[in-house]
Amino acid sequence: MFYNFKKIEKKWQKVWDKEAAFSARPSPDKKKYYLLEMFPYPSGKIHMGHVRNYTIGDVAARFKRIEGCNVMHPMGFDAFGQPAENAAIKNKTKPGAWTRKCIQEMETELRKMGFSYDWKREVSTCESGYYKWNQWIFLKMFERGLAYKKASGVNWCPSCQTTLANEEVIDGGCWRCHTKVEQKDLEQWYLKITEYKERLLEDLTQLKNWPERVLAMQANWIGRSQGVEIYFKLKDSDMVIPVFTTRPDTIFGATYIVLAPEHPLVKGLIQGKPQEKEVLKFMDKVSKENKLARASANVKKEGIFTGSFAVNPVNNEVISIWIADYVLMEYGTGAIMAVPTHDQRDFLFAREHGLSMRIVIQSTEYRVEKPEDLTEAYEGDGLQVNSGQFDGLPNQEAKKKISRWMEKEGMGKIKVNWRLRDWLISRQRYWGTPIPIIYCPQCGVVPVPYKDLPVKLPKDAPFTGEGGSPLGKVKKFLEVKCPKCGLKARRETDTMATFFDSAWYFLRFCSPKYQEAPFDKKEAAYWMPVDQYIGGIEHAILHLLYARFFTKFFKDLGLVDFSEPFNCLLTQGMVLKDGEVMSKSKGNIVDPDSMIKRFGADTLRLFILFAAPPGTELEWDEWGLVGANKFLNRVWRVQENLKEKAEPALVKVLHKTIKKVTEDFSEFKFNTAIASLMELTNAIYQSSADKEVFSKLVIMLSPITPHFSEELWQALGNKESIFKAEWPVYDSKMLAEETVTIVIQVNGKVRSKIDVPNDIDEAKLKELVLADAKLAPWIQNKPLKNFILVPKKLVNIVL
RNA sequence: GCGGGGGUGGCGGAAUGGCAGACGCGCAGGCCUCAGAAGCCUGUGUCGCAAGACAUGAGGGUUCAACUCCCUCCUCCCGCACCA
Repeated sequence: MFYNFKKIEKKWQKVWDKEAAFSARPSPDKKKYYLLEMFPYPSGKIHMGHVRNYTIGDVAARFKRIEGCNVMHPMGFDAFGQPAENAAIKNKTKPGAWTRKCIQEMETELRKMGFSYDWKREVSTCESGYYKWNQWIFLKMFERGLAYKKASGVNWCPSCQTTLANEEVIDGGCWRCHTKVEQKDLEQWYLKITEYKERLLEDLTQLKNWPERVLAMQANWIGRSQGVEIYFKLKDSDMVIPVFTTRPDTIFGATYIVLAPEHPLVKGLIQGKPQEKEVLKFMDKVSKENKLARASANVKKEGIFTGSFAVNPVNNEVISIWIADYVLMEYGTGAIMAVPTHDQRDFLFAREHGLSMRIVIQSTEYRVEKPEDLTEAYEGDGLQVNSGQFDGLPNQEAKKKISRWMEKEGMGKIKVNWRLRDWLISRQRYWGTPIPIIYCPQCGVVPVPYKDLPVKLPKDAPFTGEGGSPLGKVKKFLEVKCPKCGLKARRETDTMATFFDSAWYFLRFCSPKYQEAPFDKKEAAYWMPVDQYIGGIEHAILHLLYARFFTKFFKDLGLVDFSEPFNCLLTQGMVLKDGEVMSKSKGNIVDPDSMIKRFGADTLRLFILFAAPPGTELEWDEWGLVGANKFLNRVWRVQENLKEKAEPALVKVLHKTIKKVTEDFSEFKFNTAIASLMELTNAIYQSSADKEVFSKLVIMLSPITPHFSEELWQALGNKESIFKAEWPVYDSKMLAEETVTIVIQVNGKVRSKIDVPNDIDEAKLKELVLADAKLAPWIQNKPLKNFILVPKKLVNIVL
């Protein structure tokens, strides 16, 4: 007998839909539980990654619901973005029409998986009812100086014809199309995320239930480093060059200074010097170099002497000033003090150019007398030498003392440097939220008044893929009266990066139709923060950092009273096939829809949870799917053979299973939960289940295989949905065994096992163990040295 | 280089100081069957006829007892990276 998954799945999906079975509203007497999975970009088809992500989430949602929580489990679409525009160019359609069609198709596929979403809360970021609030948030930020426009060198993707945030540049390429990113000088809109850098870093410690690696990646990205900004005066002028260092303990070993080629002081330094021409040539050469090539480590460090000299403030030594490509303008002050003996980069550069070196830190393990004896820089800890009054101190201690001393003497300033840059959000594309700004010849940059929101995207824009943003070609959109003075003005034609949209969608789900603000404060106060967030590791930096930033901003606006949006985070592993990530380009995609057709959604859900724990990679295995299906059919057949009363031994197994499954579900250990449900099923096959045992098995399966379980539940004579049933509770009395098996080891090796009464006392047990005939050859007549007893488990006889 | 996570049968994986390999896939054998890519049952780490020995990337240590804790090393994956 096979169960008819096609019929069953369709039937229950219809019922749940009709009854809006999973819609959630605040309730005072139940514990709220907000479960969220990262919403998808509506490409039109779901892939296995979605299936895995949403299955994990759905099982958790259904489990929490049946455990008695008030669960909110919404779904929506991250619907703005470039693919829609590319499709429009290619297929001569409109991005809006294309996107809405994709959303519909995708929704159909999600419904086929039986996910228990509250579809009444569905949001789509491309609808003006949503992006109006993007504009509202932008204006609030603009008012507070957190959204600003500036001209600077930006990352430019020549293929997508748009700018990219730092976070969107992966290995020097565009995150979307992998095209090599170029540098371009443009005036662009930024969000001042750096204003929140301290809080973004500090609050990471609050996130106890986030994976270690995500926390590490975020901390790394924010990149706080503590050090000193040291002022180097020029030898023959009052000009000062500030440098940043995290190693003030090595200042006495600084034997030259290096500036980035783009450093603004360079021109003044070389003016009139014999080196001027050469240096200019070098600067020109470096500026033409690809940033990626320049950044790739271990390339030869090229540089040139400027002809100028500076003075080391701690010892008044006159040192030469260089420029070199290994110093970056973007970090610190764009200038460094070089300590070749204690920094490998400086060491290589100094050797290349014959610059002098001085050892200022001696390892306590070995001594190097002369810098010429060094084969590489010594970057470890040790004792200060050649460092004036600091000689003999451990360098870590000297670091603090020198910092304070320099600050007191006015030679420098203790400073913290950050890696995090402001977030570039403007995109020269059509399919995104219009930035609500007007440029007036008289008033300058004028924000669109709140009452005029939303600034709607014009429906008909030309999509050619050439000649800049399509919005710039729509007169009706472009030409506008200045809201301040009424003069003819021009709208901003850039749109917002889509990461803006997803930085707060979890709040919109709390009140998706709310008209007064991005979200209803009261609803958000009830549902937020998200109790469990689930999504891919690829969002570890971008999306999660932006969402944290927005939440803190909302807190500052007084809209929420928490500062972190996601309490627990689960990053699910990738789905692989033949050891490689499933991807279109590799041609190793398995289409979920075809699997649903062959095996049913329940089988697919079961397999994907059973094959690996949620956090690790999952190797696709069609045989595994067959096995999952086999198991369900095995459970299905149990109903044909129910007894009046189950054997006590089976009831015991049931209670053990309840305990294990309940614990495993709470910890997202679905693979082992399923294993124990399989064991219970095997035990049923060894004897026979009664209605009670079988009902409980079916309930425990219901979060994983909802349609299948609902059908069996009904067949058992229940009128109400299985999701209104009660989660089984185990009886700890049932777990207690009358006899236990004691493993007997001799010198740590298992030699025998005996069954003894559960409540046996120690002396009696010892007597029984030592009388065990099987042990005789091992014990012989050797004296007993030790007798280790682990109650109810094991003894170890040490001879 | 820095940071994070791994390495266990033919395969996915289980066990976080106490019987290594639960559960499943695959494979082998049996039963049932006109038939089986169905179902049910049994077996399945390696060597060995067996007793037993060996076995969780390698080596060392702590312990009565180590996949689990500590040290050294190898190796794979991911993130950041000339960040001063």
